[in-house]
Amino acid sequence: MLSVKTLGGDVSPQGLAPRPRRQRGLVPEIVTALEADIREDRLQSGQKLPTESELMQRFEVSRTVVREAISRLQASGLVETRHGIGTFVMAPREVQPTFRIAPEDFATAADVVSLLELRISLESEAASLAAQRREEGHLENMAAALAAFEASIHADSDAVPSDFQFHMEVARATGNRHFADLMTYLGTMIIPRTRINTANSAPEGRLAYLERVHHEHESIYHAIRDRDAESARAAMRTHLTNSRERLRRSQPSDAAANPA
Amino acid sequence: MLSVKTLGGDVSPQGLAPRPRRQRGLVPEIVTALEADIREDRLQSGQKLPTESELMQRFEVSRTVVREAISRLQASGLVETRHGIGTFVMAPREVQPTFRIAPEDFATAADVVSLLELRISLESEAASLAAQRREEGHLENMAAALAAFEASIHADSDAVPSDFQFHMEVARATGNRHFADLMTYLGTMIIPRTRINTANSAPEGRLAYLERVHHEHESIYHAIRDRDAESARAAMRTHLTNSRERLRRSQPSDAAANPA
DNA sequence: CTGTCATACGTTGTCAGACAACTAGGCGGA
DNA sequence: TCCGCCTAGTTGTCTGACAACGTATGACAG
Repeated sequence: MLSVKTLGGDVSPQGLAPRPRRQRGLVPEIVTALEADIREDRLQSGQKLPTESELMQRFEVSRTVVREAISRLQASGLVETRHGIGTFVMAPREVQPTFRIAPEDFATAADVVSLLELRISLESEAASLAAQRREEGHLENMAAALAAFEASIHADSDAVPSDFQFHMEVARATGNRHFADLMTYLGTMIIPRTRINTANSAPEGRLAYLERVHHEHESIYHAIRDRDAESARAAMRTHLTNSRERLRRSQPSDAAANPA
Repeated sequence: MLSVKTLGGDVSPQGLAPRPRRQRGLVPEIVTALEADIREDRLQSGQKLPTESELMQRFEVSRTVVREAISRLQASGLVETRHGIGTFVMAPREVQPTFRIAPEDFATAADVVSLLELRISLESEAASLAAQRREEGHLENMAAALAAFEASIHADSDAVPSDFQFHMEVARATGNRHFADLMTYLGTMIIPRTRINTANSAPEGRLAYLERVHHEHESIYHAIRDRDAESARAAMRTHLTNSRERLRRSQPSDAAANPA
């Protein structure tokens, strides 16, 4: 009765010398142990892991702890429990690879240039496809985004959202989900940060800069409206290349110094 | 003693009329409820959620269930428990958005065409950049991939890996991590599936088809080697467009019917 | 001997109560 | 005023019990 109970305590009554480490509690230990068993294939996929009673004996803990540990493995998706049967190792849920851009990739101006190159690649093609496939609805949305952008220029409010919205609409007009998906992703990553750069790094002054951007947007819009694929591609490339060059000029050759 | 105990049972003794649904057990219900509380800001970030005793009363369950529910919220990273203090809502860990392509997106030939359009967009630009920036090491790797591809043509073995390796090396030669990252991702998604299509859908026969692909690869390689950006871009576009057209011909106009 | 059905058993799900371990805050003494 | 102790509140773990669920074993009928 009093044997194992003080496992987490300081002294065990008759020199039982329980497990040395009692750092984070008992549950995490068992979770770690079982995770290792699974990862290192001592418990293979589909296999039934020991019953709760067996685990109690093996780890010398109460059923409470065992159950809590298993509960966490369930939450992690590593195992699945079936009432009255047992707990089973799940198929190592297909490592769903994803494409991610780490926040660190915005540290230097050179990083942002890299991303702009990616956007040039994507969006110039997207503009071309959009010119071939756009429907009326797309055009209307683009026009709305352009209007909102122009409004926020003179209202001195934030122009980034409508800017992004325009690019987003071009991606949607391709009719190809993947372009829109990638843009959505890039947008969520980029938008929160651009807000700083654009305002500062424009040597020509905010107003002139935004008006030029607006003009470039209109060129893209007109080409798409006229179903002129090559012009649309060229206009989008020009638009983004301008941004890239502005960035390059603003911080010529640091990059390696990691100024941020 | 017998009041709530048969909550999961069939009949409650004296018409207690317990919660009607007993679908998934009690724990998931509480987890769901608390998740909703957090997501809808009834429990704000950093705030302490009710003690286990209070939750027992609120949900009319035992402490076991409450603890198990909280345990899962911990595993999900939604809350953090501090011994002796309480459980607190964690800062909504910055939703790390990712770009993903669902496996369902390979169902129809039209889906694969969509992906090829994305590749055209990416890789034609990548080829152009690679031509401008490639170093000797890149060229060597590309040459190696080409040799491996040619070898597997005549050995009648699987040519897909060296095919992908060539494209991958072009992406690396851009010097822009993001191109390589995206290609890596696309590769892991596409490769396992293409193995089927390529062999079948080639009307000209396997050998002729692979040799043509090899020839196209060589064109790309030569342009990159000669630092001819525009030729590289065009060669890559031709290469991928050919694949796309082959696919389109193989299944002309279904797509909308969603045949899968 | 074989097929079908009911019961027993093992396993997980939930309940209840108790004590240990930890932290914060109050209270008293220096 | 400041330091230290002590207490109350909360989470962590233990114990024992019963309910719910599925499987497997055994009995019984053919």
